Amino acid sequence: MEPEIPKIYSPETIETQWARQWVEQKIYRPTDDPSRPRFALVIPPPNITGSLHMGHMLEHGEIDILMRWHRMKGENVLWLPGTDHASIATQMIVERELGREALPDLEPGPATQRTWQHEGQRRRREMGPEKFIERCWKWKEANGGKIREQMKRMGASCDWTRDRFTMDPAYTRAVVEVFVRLYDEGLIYRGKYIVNWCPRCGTAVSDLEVVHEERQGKLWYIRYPLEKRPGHITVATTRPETMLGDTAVAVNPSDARYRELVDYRVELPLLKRFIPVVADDFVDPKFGTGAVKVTPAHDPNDYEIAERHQLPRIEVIDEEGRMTEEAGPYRGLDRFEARQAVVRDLTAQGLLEKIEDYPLSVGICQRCHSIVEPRLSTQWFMKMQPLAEPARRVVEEGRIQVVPDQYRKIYLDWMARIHDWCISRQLWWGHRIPAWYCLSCNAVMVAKETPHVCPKCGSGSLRPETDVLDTWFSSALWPFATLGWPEPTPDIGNFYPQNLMIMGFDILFFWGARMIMMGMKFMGEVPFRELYIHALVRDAERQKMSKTKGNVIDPLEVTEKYGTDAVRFALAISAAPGTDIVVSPDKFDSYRGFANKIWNAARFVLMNLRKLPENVQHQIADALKPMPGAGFDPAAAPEHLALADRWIFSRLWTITREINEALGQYRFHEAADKIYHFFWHEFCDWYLEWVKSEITKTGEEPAAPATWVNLARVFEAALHLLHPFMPFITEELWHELGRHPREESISLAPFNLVGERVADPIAEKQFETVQELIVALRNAKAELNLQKQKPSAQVACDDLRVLELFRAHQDSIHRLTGLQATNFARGRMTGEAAGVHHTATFDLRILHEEKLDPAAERLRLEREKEKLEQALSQSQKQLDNQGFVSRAPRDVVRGVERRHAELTEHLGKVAESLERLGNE
RNA sequence: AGGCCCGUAGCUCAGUCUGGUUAGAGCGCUACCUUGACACGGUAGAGGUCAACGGUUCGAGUCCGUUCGGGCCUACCA
Repeated sequence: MEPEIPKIYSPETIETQWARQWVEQKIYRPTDDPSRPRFALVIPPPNITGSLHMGHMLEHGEIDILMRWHRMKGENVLWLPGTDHASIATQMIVERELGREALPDLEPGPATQRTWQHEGQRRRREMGPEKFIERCWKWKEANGGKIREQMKRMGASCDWTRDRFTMDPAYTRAVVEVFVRLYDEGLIYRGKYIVNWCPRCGTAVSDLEVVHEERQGKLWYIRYPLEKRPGHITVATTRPETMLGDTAVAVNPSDARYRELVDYRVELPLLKRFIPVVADDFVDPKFGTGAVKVTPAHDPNDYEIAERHQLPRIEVIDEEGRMTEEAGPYRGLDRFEARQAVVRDLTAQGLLEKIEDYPLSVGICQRCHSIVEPRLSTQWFMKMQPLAEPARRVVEEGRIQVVPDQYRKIYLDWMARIHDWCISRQLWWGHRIPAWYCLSCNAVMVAKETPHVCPKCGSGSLRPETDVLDTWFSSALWPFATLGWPEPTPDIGNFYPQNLMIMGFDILFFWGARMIMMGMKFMGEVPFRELYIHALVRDAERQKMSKTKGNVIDPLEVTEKYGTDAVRFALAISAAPGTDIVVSPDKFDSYRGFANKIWNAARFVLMNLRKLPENVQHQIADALKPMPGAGFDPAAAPEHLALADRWIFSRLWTITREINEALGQYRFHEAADKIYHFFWHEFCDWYLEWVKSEITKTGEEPAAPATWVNLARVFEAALHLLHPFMPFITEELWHELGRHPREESISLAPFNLVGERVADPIAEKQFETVQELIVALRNAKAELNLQKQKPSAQVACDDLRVLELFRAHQDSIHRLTGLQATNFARGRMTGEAAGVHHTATFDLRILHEEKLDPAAERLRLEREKEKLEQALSQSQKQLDNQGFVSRAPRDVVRGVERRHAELTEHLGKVAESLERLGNE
């Protein structure tokens, strides 16, 4: 901070400086101290294709809050960072870039994106795998570190010396190891099955990569003529073009309408093939016509029917979504053109019975939004049941805690219904599947090292597999592969399992579930003990943020504008578990205001501190310096504590406890709210205002050092509590306030600075009573419109101890209310009733020139009386209720009784005043 | 088709798990205060049948059920 402290906090310079220093000094490496409990978390690795978005900002913000909190609690903390190669996403981006280089003059836009993609795909095939993969690496070097740099700027307290990438050589060894072991155990197999095929991407994708979308479709009713006899069976279909691959018509065996046709044949229109009618339980007699066309090569259900009835499988759609030779006259047509042609021809032949509107859910490729084609294809699969069972059990038994709890059930449901996972992709960028094929005997070899001869026939001509693995295969190993597995590294012993994993719900099955499976399989232990599912970030219209919708708030832009601390705080205070987060510039702005508030509180303290004689400043610094790790205990030196000190320490103690509790349960919003409220509305509004006159005293009679020490202690403690949420401003002010050397960091200091014996309910109660008086006086003054003046007042109170309390603090009361003098009297307020205000404990009146309108006064008191009567009748009702008195907990009953007594007292006074007013 | 979540102030949301005195916050609004930390501020206010109905309970925003409205996820019925 410069000698001239600016009035308005500007984060830019401060944030960039500290961000750089934290990384350079490597202060976020875990220690070697074995006595400390450790807290480890590996980052959900962002894709190298990405740049930071609000979701990352929230995720990293939440993680960082927890990491800093645990570190400050003295734990040995590891936050391991890294990135994911994102096989399919990266390949698409690099293709698009190739396309853009080839066609640089197009206007950017969605259509152009598609053109570039298409052109890029073509150019990729021209280049061949080797050159293309080289290109991907280049792209990774240039862009893959973007998020890392952004994270550093955001102050993420990662151990950057342990940064990992899913295609690091060591990581790749882990991937191969896992693949080979699973294959050897029969948990990975290769086979020809129906898979989700994206004709645009040219690869198989897993069930999870297919998103379902409701679309308005049609149900076409098609007549299949019976063989050698008149009549027909009508089938209903949403995809008429697939009829070209039909190999049967299926009906339910119990369906009387069709019973006699089972095992007969029908003629497949257009192709004039004859296909059998089979009976299968799968068919629902109530749907459509009760007869289903069976297309084994292009529908997973039909595939199963075909298995049961040994039907042939005819592929009529190829890998690019075009009709094959088998489609006869339709060969070469795109699948949707073929649909139109088929419908047209059926209509012409009078075989189309009717068309109905029918809403259907279509499978869309998660990456490119093309309609996915179920297609028969030879792929690699992972058997899920044996792997899923232990992974399901550890969650069910609570060895992994899922937070919030609602996600536990969703996880368990999903795990119970899990299907085998198609892990091979017809892509080039990724981990190549470690398999080879013998060209002479077709044997399949899976091995860690490249084989040179076929073990079966001894042939030396082997062809390596070209498919790569689904990205999520390698991510599933993240919790242990990042620690050096399969080598027996010390990190594995130290940091597996991790304490916590944080992720969004959207990747719970893609990633979370699979990490648990692989962890159990290869480490024999859960990968993490808790799994916290964070919220989704939405915009002001509750829309999910996405680039295609164009509603993204760029974190870099807003952090530049409002400061990282403000954005982090805004996200944290909005992050109630299990609910989505709506962000808007307004929110960031208001927490920028909070940063500014903190800044100005510090400015106030520092400006006055520096006016003190050097020796006093040193005295204060010395009192603060040996800040004991165990916490400061004001009860040890009560003689130095005024009422306000005791109150603020007690409050500090309370919120420290509450924040610890909230963070322990991932209730970020609660923790943030507590510190916000404490700092602004208790520390600034009351405590600073209270001690203001003391510490602004200059010249011969400066404030007692004790006042300063207490103030500095509370401020420092508040900075510590704030630090996990707002790392930058707290680091800066901590150095200024405590004169800490530059190389030290608040992030390595204790979180909790108050000791155990600080809760002081008596002080809290007394201070609250004084606050009550101050608010009442301000209120009365405001009602009379006397804000600009400094009138005097009268206060009357029955309770001698309260009265003494008021008298003892009358200077502060005057300053905080803007009153000149107050007459404090024992008893009740007598005499003229106009302008008298009552509470249960005291009466007050502002002295002023103007004559009050008795009618208005009566109205005021009558309204008050009415409110009191209402409240009183309610408490009366409760106390009259035998059930309540006998069954409610004693302190609740006592509370109502106390309130009832207060109301009675208050009401009595108001009624009395009203009466006197009537007599005037 | 099944499951989950949400409905609280003009707006955005806490509070519901664990029922208990007077339901909170931010933004916005009104009045006053340009007071030597901060006008990105302060003080004092206005604003709520807690979606509706029923139940459990001495007591329900909170627990249970039903309905209405909104959102999301999972699913192989052509």
